[in-house]
This record gives sequence, structure tokens and C-alpha cells, in this order.
Amino acid sequence: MAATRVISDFSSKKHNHKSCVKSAVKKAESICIDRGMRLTRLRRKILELVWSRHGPLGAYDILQLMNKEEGKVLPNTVYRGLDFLIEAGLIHRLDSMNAFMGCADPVSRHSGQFLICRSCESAAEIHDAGIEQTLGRDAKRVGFSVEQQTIEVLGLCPSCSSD
Amino acid sequence: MAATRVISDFSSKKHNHKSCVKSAVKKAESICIDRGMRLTRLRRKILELVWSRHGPLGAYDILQLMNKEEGKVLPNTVYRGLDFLIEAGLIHRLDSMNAFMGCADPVSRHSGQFLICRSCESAAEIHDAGIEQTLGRDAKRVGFSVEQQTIEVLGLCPSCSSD
DNA sequence: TTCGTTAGCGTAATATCATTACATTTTATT
DNA sequence: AATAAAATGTAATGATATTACGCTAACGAA
Ligand SMILES: [Zn+2]
Ligand SMILES: [Zn+2]
Ligand SMILES: [Zn+2]
Ligand SMILES: [Zn+2]
Repeated sequence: MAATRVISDFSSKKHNHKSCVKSAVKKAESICIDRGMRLTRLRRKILELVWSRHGPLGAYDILQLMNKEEGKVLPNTVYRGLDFLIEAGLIHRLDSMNAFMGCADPVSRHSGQFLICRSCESAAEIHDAGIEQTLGRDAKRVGFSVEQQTIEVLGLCPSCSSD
Repeated sequence: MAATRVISDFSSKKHNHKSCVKSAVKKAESICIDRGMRLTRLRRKILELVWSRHGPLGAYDILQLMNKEEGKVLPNTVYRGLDFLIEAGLIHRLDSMNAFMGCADPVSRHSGQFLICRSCESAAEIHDAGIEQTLGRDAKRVGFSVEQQTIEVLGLCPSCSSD
């Protein structure tokens, strides 16, 4: 069975975060061109804001940032942007937090699997194909056909555990 | 590895649902007595209403049912009841739906694992200890300590698949 | 290029889900 | 009965998300 991939780990306190954002935007641009989707100025800006932390960010947090850094924007606009980004696989929605988080590997489409720190609200994304498989097998047993998975684990990240 | 348990399957169209509710209430009463928790009239009523379907039910749906079947009740009251029932392990919250569902095996405390039909909104609860284990192992690898898991699979139930 | 169509966005209103704060009542304990 | 703790009533508000409608920019066909 394939090993578990860590798509994005808990970030070290000191890392060049600008390069994370830059890399995400670059991937996004390339993907959108390939697929004939339009990464407009607004959408790109929202993507950047989602990437402002290595963890989930609420829609209204993003709204606030938009209002600070761009002109005035209403909730609807933010949600439209987020919908597009989710559709494109560039970000994930974390249902257990009503929040959104950038995906560091948007090329390979997938449902996210998340480890979310309840203390510092950072999150890591992993991908364990075995879990997907197992869930698929379990589902089949009761005649259920899987379309989408929500896997979110709450707990403490390494740095918060050690306190 | 232990086999996957089906805690509550997709219900057949024709089954005596009253007995489901009755059984759930009976278990709840016994558990609450054992643990010195108080299953008040209000809480029992909310539990019964959660059990009115074999699937997730929203807080405001429950509120409406309360207002129809009991006297006037405000949202707060319903949420308090739901909080108690979750705390007691008698119901689960389905984060991906903002909804609540009765647990058919409240004696053994667990995080729920759900298969949710996007068409008829029924749901089944399973428990695959292997998934828990695997997630725990994955988490350990990145130094994360697990406290709670949200596992919700969206798709089509047997009867909706066959349409 | 111009026309017609579609996708994106601005704006306001509203819907849906959940919590806070404080008063009152019920229950358990002494 | 007196006291304390738990449960409930009530109102207000907060947080999250969607709908509706009109306008403009982008795009493709003629
Ligand atoms: Zn991802
Ligand atoms: Zn942390
Ligand atoms: Zn359960
Ligand atoms: Zn169904």
C-alpha cells in the first residue's frame, strides 16, 4: 500500500512564508491555464489571503482582509471566489471549522485529510490512500457509493503538545 | 484487525420505526441512570425528535417540531438539549451538514463514521477501528496527538444508487 | 469589427445556524 | 425550610451563507 503523503506539514515558526504563497499562486495560474479556467484578480487575491496562514481561515476573516487590502467587498463576493477555488481544487473547505485552507498539491485532485490543532489553529494536510480505500470498501459492504470524503482530525500539533 | 461494525444501516422503507425510537430512548434512560445524568422531559423529547428520521436533522428542524408538539421553545433551548445529548454520546453531530443524528450504540463511546446520501439525506453509521488506528498512526508520524475525529462520506445510498 | 452570449462582479436583502446574558424555576442537598 | 446547583425561559445578538437582480467585461461567431 502506498505510504501516507504529507501534503502540507505544520509549518516551522521561522520559514519564508512569502514563498509558500508565491508557489501556491504560481501553481494555481498554471492549473487554470491548463484547464481553461479564469484566475481573475479577485480570485487570485482571495487565494493569497487563504494562504496567509498555514491553517483554516473563515470566510468573514477573508472578507475583512479584503476590505483592508482591496476596496469594499461584500460576503457574496468572497463566497463566490471561494467556491471557484474549491471547484478548481486550489483550496479545501474544513467542514468542522467552517473555514478554508489552501492546498499545497492542487494538481492531483483529492478530498483533503486534515490534522487540526485546537490550540493554535494551524493544520496539516495529509493523504493516506489506504483510508480512502478502506472507507470505500466499508461503504461497498452496505451498498453505498462514495463521492466525497470529509476527514478531519482534531487534536494538538507538535509544538502545542510540548507545552 | 477487528471487522467493521455497522452501527446503523440504511433503513428499509418498511420497518417499524417506532421501535427504533423506543429502543433509543430506553438505552438513553439506562445510560443516564448509570452515569448520574438527568434525562429530563425536554431532553428526552429532543432525543425522540432527532430519532424521527434515519438521517441527520437540523437544529431548527427540531425546533419546529418542538414548537408543533410541545409548547413554544427558543433555539437556545434546543441547542442546550443537543449539547447534553452529544455530551452523553446519545447523538452525533454531522459537521458537514450542520445536523444531528441519533446513535444506535451509545454505550460504547466513539467518534461517529458516517455514510450520508446526498439524494435522500438518509445516513448510516459505521465503526471501522482500522481507520481510527491508521489515522492515529499517520498523525503520530507528524507529531500530532489525536483527540477527536470527523469522518463523513457523501455519496448515494443503495436505494438512491439503483435509480 | 460588431453583435450576441456568457461569465464575472457589485450591491442589497435575507436566510440559516449558533451563542451570550440574565432572569426564573426546578431539583438536590443540608 | 434554607441553601446551592442544575435546568429552563426569554430576548438579543453573533456568525455563517445564499438569493436575487442588474451591470459590465470577456469571448466567440458572423
Ligand atoms: Zn489538498
Ligand atoms: Zn498547535
Ligand atoms: Zn455512534
Ligand atoms: Zn438515498
